[in-house]
Amino acid sequence: MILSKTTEYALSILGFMATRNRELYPAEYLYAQLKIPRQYLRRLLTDLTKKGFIASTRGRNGGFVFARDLSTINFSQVIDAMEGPEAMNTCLLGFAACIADHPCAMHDLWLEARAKMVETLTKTSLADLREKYLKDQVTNDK
Amino acid sequence: MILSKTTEYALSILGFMATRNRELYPAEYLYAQLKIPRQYLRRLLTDLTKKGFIASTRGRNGGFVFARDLSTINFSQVIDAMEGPEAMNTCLLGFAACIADHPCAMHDLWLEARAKMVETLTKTSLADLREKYLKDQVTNDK
DNA sequence: ATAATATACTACAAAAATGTAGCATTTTAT
DNA sequence: ATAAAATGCTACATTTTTGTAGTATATTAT
Repeated sequence: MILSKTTEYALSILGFMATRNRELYPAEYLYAQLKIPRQYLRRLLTDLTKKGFIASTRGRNGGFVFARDLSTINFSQVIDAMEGPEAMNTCLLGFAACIADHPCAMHDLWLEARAKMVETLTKTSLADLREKYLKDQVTNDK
Repeated sequence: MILSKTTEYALSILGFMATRNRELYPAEYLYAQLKIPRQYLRRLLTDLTKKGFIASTRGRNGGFVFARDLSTINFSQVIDAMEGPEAMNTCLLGFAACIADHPCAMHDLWLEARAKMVETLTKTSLADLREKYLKDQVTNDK
């Protein structure tokens, strides 16, 4: 499972915005591009605004823009914001077998495996994503 | 999020059974030990039986035993069986930004990060878990 | 001013995951 | 034979996640 649909949506939205060249992204435009259910998308955009990743302007010519530099937003931050910071921190074997006894045997291995994934997600910013995307595009168009 | 509660339960059950010295594990005993909701636990045990990890015997003196050698059951197999084989294989940025265009820029990084985790989960069997558990126990008791 | 085009909010609906209850069936000790 | 102790099964209940509808509010072009 790894990520909830909601978190995937959030990453999809931010990832899309980060790799295009618009200033402003109205919800309706994102809907047309991403096909995330319309009202759900709007709610997520409001959430992402409240969480400080993007900023909104209302009224005609309104829409969403990034609230801070792409280089300051990494994937772990987005995941933590959407799923809660504890989501990536539970023991693989759960409570019982782990806590009841002594730290579960799998704990170390699991921590290590997960740590590597989290590290990659932490060190990669939306700016990195954009850079990679643009480079790939040049290569493909050639 | 990473794993559903159901999958955590399954790993908890099998991990617990793998690290103790009983032959036979009746549901009621596992309930007492693991505190997984009683009826849900029973259902999971039936599922795990149908999926071939454990075998059941009914009637008095019945219960559950491993259906195959501990060394032939790894964590990936259990996760795949519980969540479906595709669960660990979706693109981080989801469909739209990824497929609509060209393979999404994040894809490679994501694949790599996840692959490491899956590798660890694949190469670790319940026999490894048991071994580690027993070793830790000796150390702790000293 | 007003209409058009945005986001914000609230309440509800549907689907999926998790949890519960109760009875049926099987086996074995007595 | 019968009671006890176990799994198997089905149907329902609750909770969480995901999705929908409609109205309120803000901004700007005309």
